Order: sequence, then C-alpha cells, then structure tokens
Amino acid sequence: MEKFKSLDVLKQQAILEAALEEFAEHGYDMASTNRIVKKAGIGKGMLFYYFNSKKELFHHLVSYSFDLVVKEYFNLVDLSEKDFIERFKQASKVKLKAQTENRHVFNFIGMVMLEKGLELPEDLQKQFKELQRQGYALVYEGIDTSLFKQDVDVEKTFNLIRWAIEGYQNELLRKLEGQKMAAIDFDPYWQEFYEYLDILKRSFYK
Amino acid sequence: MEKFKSLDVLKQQAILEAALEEFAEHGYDMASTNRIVKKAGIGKGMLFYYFNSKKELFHHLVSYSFDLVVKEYFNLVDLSEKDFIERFKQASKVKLKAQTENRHVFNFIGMVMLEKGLELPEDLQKQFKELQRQGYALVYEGIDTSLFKQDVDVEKTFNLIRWAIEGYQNELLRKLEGQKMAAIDFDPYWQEFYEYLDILKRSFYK
DNA sequence: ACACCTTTTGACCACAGTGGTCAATAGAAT
DNA sequence: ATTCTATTGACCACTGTGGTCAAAAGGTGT
Repeated sequence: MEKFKSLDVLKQQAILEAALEEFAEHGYDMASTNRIVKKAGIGKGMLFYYFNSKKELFHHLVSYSFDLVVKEYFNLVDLSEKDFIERFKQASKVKLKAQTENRHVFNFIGMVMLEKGLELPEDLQKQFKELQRQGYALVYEGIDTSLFKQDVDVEKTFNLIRWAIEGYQNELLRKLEGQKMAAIDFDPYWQEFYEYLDILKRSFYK
Repeated sequence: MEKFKSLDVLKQQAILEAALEEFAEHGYDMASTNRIVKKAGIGKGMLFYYFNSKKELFHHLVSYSFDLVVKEYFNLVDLSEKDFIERFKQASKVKLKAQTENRHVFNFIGMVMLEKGLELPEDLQKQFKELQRQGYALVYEGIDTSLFKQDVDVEKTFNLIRWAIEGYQNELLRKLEGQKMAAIDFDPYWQEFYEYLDILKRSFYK
C-alpha cells in the first residue's frame, strides 16, 4: 500500500479508475483482476504487489470513494441556506459537477450501496455511517420549517419533496445514460428542473 | 417445450419459481442451471429436456412474467377512476397484492429491466413495449385534469406526484426487505400511505 | 412376460476464467 | 560490480460452467 501511494499520481489514477469502473460494472464477485490490469496498462503482478489481494484493493476503493464524495460534494454544499428547496437546488448543482468529474466513483458507490451480502470491515462501516449522517444533514439540517403551509406534517412534506426531486433526477439520468456527461448541454435540463422546483414551491410553501 | 407444458402443474410451478428466483438474484450470466435444478428438485437432464438451453428457459420466463403482470396487475386496475391520486392508490393496492403472491416474478422483472446488455428476441421486445404502453395507460389514461390547480403545468404535476409516490413505495420496500411479505401487517403502512396521499391532494388539487 | 416408448437421472465433459504466485528480468542507486 | 526495488507475464490449482448421453426407471398395451 505504501508502495502504491509513492507511485506517480497519474499511474495511481489510471489504476484506480480502471478498478472502479470494473467493480462498478460487474460487482465484487464478477469483477476480474485480469481485466483491471489490462485496462490500467500494468502487469498482473503489480496489482498484487501494491494491494495484496482483490479484497484489499476493493476496500481501498471504498475508502477512497467515500472520502472523495465528502470532499467534492458534501463539503461544498452551503448549509446556511435555510430554504429546503433552494438547498436541494444548490446540492443538485454541486452533485452534478462532482458526478461529471468522477463518473466511476459515483457509479462505484452506487454499486456498493446496492450489492447484497457485501461485508465491510468495521472501519469502513463507520465511514459509511458517517457518510449517511452527512448526507442526511445535507438535506435536513437547519431548514426553516416556517416556510411550509402550517397545517401539514413537515417531515412528510420533506419526504415528498425529496422523493419528487430524486425521481426527476433518476429519470433524467436514465434518459441521458450512455451519453458522455461532459458533452451534454445541461442548460435546458436545469431550466426544466427549475420549473419543477417552482411548482413544488407554489404547492408546498405558504 | 410441449414436454414442459404437459407436465404436472405443481412441478411446472416449482421449476418456474426456482428459475425465476435464481435469475432474479444473480442476473442472466451468473445464474446457474445447476442451482436451478437443485432448487427445483429435478435432475440436471430434465431442464435441458424441457427447454433446450439456458437462453430458451430465460426467454420463457420473460414471456411468462410479462403475461402474469398484465393479468394479475394491469388488468385489475379500474381505469374508470378519473382522479389521478385515487387511481394511483387503487393501482398500489392491486400491485401490492400481485407482488405478495408472486414475489419471484416481480423480482425477476426488476432484474430484466435493470440488466444491461440483455438482448431479447423480437417477439419479446414487442411484448415488452406493450407492457410499457399499458403501464403508461395505467397511470395517465382518462385522468380528469380539471381537479388540479389551474395555473400549473399538468404533465409536470403528474410527474411530481408519480415520483413522490414511487419514492415512498421504494423506500418502504427497502425498509421491509428481507422480511417475508406474507407475514407483514400492512395496515399501518397503508395508513401512512394515505396520509401522504392526503398531503398531495391538499397541495396539488384545487 | 415381453417389447416399445417416454421420462428421468446424474456422472461426465471440455472449457473458460478465477485469484494469486514467483522466477526471471530490467533499472536505479551506491 | 553489487544490491535493492520495480515489473512482468507465464503459470498454477481450482472452481464452476452449460450441456450431453448411456443407462435406468416407469408406463402401457399385448
């Protein structure tokens, strides 16, 4: 592992990217170390020289990805925004940027979340819990609930808005999948997104 | 195939269930015919005596599942209900019942929808398109749009409501996963669900 | 009892691909 | 020239695959 970290950064990147992509696409069991080394352009031996096993490599990727999400996404959201929907809008912007610049990382994390029967060592479990906590804070912490209509259950309203927005984003992702993120002009989609947010505001706010 | 169809219905069921479960859990490539025959309680040879290959078995399952969804779900939704949210409520009831009684089928279809690079023969593709069409009609056909507030984009409002409801259902499913469907008392969840629908009505309807 | 046909079994096959190893090399540093 | 590290890829034992087929078992009519 120190061997790996004292490597040329570009080569590190190449290996990480190759491995992230492979795991994201095939899941842990079906991911092939042979394909990883081929994609990364290194000899088979090196992978096991840097990391000692497939599992160790995987754990490193998990930790790396968690860190990246926190640094490039969570930490960049302005928690002083008290308006729930505005907060969400802002978070969406930051997230999209991070996602565009780190496609493999986000896909990889998606796979980690979905895969059943994956057992992580305790330290990574902890990191994962922390990630969830921060993700929760991102959406709920310090929200001004007085903006909502008075007679409704605030938590339920939160959820409805959250689900609606996530639904839009998922549907958009599915529609755009296959296209190179970087090549897409997102402006019209932002436009559309804002219109949806507007409807939500008019419906749920005073 | 005629061999299979002239089999005792219970044995047919056992084989289908075993295969559906195996494919749903592992995807096409990783599904093992060995495990299927073991689960189904038949000898290895029989699977290839009934169906000639793994692929043929898979295609039969797809067709069977599509038919079942139409018969046990789509056809049972009352399209004369013009209220969008009421329609959704009704569809949810029917769907849950079908899902409880045919867990493997619904899981299997979920896997078929998600799996990438799956190529279906033309007739199944057609069946699939038809399924999508009916699913669309289920939610949008014959809806009374005059119930909504006047100044909003109806289609966008449809979508927001749909996403919110689907979001609730997905989150519930995740929360309950692992438990035996049949053993769950759904009443409190229906209660909760209705409360969410109520908020939606008060927010989006006149 | 026999023949004839269908159904059923599971040992067996060739093969593909796995994670991991290690002797051999190439490079760098002293 | 020597020592140490970085790097390669052929190789290994192993696991599991989809599919086959000779043999056995069951059923039916004569």
